[in-house]
Amino acid sequence: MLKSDRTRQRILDTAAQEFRQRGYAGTKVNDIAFAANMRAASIYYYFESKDQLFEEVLGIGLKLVFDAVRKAVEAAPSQGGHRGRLLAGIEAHLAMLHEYGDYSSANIRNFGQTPVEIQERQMGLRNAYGEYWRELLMAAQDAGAIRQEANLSLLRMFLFGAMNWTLEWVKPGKMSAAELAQQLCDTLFPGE
Amino acid sequence: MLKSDRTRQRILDTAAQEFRQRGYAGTKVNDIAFAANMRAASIYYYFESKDQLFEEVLGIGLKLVFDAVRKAVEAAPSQGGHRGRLLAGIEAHLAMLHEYGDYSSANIRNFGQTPVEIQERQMGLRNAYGEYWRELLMAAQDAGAIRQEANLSLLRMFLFGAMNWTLEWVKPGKMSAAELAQQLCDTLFPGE
DNA sequence: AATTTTTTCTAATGGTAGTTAGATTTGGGG
DNA sequence: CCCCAAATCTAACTACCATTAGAAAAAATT
Repeated sequence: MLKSDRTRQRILDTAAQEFRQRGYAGTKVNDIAFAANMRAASIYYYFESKDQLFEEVLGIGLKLVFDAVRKAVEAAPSQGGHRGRLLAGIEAHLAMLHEYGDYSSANIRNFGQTPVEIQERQMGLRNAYGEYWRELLMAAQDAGAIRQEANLSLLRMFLFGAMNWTLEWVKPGKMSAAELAQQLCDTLFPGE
Repeated sequence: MLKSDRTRQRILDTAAQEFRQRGYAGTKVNDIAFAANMRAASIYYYFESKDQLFEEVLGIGLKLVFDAVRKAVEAAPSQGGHRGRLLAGIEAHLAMLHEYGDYSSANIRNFGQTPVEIQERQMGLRNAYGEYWRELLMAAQDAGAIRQEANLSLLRMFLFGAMNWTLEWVKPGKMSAAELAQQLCDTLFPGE
């Protein structure tokens, strides 16, 4: 890996961390630079602007969580059935927020107050992610793992809410993503 | 109501709206002043600082939602039982976020990235609010409206997540707080 | 070792932002 | 109508912020 690639990655990593903690507007380029052991002006050697850096962090965050969920669901043991697949997806989503870097959590925490033009450029992937979960839930409902009368559109959003809000209250190290996922699954999909 | 009280109220109302939309760091004093039809410097006739204005908005938001939930629960018809009380509380919480001004939603959206000293000063009331819900859920569980094996601490946080995250996806006017509450209650407390 | 390229820095630009001081305008009271 | 108090404004202060241009340092190449 070239030195410039390593430096770029370091800037992205520290930017993700700062954006997750302080928010887009609350994070100054100087904050990122300081955490990355360089001067603010150096950031512009690698990134066009603060907006571009931010957009890249959000994009990576969304891609990472989508990839992780897909892989986990595909790898779920078949004897776990649809509920097992749901559990795997929930656990992967939570792990990406709490255990694997700051990109996905920075995305979740910041998207609501992101400049509209940046939001628009990631609606495609966001919608695809939502669609992925919709299909997961539909298959589970068809298989009887979710009550027939449940409104899946709302259930999906309530699920996102319950998962994403964990960023606001789960203390680092207190509960694993696996434990949280199990409990959330038991809460939303009691049965088995 | 004195003129100065009316003006102060107008500043608070517009500040709540701006803080809800743009976040604390993303909102400039000039944004608030512009929306309140005055100059930025005039704000300082009524408020010590931007921080003090922000803290007051958050405080009002927390108090309003707590008061609303308490009143709704107390007013819930007794034939609805514990589940009815839960439903009333959920509906009141959601109504405060979506239908009655911007204070509570500004609080919810901003608290995660609020200066620590401001956060600390409202932990007392926040904890009391959490405790109130804990008791509501315990009573419901004792009465059999919630499964005995459910972990109420986690259930309470998942409930907060599902409720609060509605700020990120519910379009204004699309669903009423009552409908959302009913669906959320059916999702988390199926039974009846 | 010298030269070239890459990376990082310094200094500066142009503008923004929170806040203060005093002036001005508006409103209320006598 | 005059005077005073309250409310709002203008101008300025002090500091901050994103970004650029060119210099300097570091690294790579010849």
